[in-house]
Amino acid sequence: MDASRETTAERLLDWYDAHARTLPWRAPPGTPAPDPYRVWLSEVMLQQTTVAAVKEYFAKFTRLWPSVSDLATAPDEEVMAAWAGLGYYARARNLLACAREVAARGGTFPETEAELRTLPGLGPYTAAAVAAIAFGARAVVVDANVERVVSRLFAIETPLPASRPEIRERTDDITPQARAGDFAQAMMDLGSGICTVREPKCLLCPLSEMCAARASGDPARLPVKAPKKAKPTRTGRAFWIEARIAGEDHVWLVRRAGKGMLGGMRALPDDGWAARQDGHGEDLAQGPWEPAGRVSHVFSHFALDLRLAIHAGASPPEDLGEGEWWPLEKLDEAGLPTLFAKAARLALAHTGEDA
DNA sequence: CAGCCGTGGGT
DNA sequence: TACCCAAGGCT
Repeated sequence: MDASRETTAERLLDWYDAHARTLPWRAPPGTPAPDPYRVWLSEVMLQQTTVAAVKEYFAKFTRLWPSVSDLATAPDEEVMAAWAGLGYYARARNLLACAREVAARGGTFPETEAELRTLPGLGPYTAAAVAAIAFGARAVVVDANVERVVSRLFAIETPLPASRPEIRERTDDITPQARAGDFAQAMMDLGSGICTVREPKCLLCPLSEMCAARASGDPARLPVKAPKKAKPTRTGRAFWIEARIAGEDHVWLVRRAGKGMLGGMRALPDDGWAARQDGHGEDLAQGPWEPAGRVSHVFSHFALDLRLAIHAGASPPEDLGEGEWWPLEKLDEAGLPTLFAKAARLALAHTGEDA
C-alpha cells in the first residue's frame, strides 16, 4: 500500500503499536481493555497532573481500594488523606461522590459518554476518555496534548482558548471509528514524548509528513496562547501548638472547610489567608507565640508567604475550637497538603524533634 | 466565560 | 532563578 495514502489515524496507530508507553493503568495495544475503575481512577488523577506524580498514588489507591465499591465505602478522611500531596483536592471529593453514585447503581460504570458526563468529576475530556479507553466507544478525546498536536497538524493560528471549537472539529475529523481509545492514548503519547511544547522531535514523528506546522518550519510556535495573568503574593500565618497527652507529643490539627483552598483537607490552624487577599493576622488562641520561620509556597493562582508561629506556653490554650490532637509519631499519616507538610517540617526542625 | 483550584518537574 | 506547564472540572 502507498504509505502516503494512509490516514492520520492509521499512521498514528501503527506508531502506537510499536511505541506505546507501558503504564500501570493501561492495556497494551491489541489487548482487552482494562478495568473501567482503573481507567476512571487514572484519568481523574491525571487531570492537570504528570504521569510521574500519578504512578505512586494510583498504586496506593488500587492497593487500598481494589474496586469502585471498596472506594465508595471508604471514610472521607481516609480518601482525602490518601490524596494529600497530589493537589486539586476537589478531584478527591468528586472521586468519592462518583464512586458512591456508581456503587449505588451496582458498582458498574455507565458505558456511554453522555451518561459518564453526568458523574461528578467527569467533564468533556474524562467522559470521552473513559468511554473510548474502557468501553471502546468512538469518542473525540481532547486534552492539552491533543490541542497541541492538532494545532500543529493543521497550523491553527487562532490562539487558545478561542481555537478550541476548531480543534475539536479537526480532532473529530481524524478520530477513527475503531480503536478510538488507542488513538486517544497515541495522541497523548505523541504529545508527551514527540510533539512536545518546546523543541518537538519531528524527525521521530509518524505524522511529520502531514504536519502543516512542520512544513512551515517552526512547529514550536503553535499553539498560540493568550498571555497569562501575573500571580500575586499573599501573606498569612499558621500556628503550631503542641501538647503532651498520655505520654505522647501531639499537635493541634483542624479540618478545612469542604470547599475552596485545600477544601476538606487536614491542616494547621491559620489566620485565614486563603479567604482574602492576606491573612487577617489574628491568633486563633492565646499566645505567647514564638516565630519559627516562613514557608514559601506557590499555588495555581497566587503565591503564599506563610509565617509559622509556635505556641510557647507551658500548657496549650483551652479555647482552640474544632480540631483534634494528632500524635507527632503519626504525622506523616495525617494527610497534610504540601503547604502544611512543609510548615510541619519547619516546626519539627525548630523544636528539635526531628526532620 | 473567566476565575478558582496544587503540585512537582523541566528548562 | 523564574517561568512554563501537565491526560481539566466546576461555578
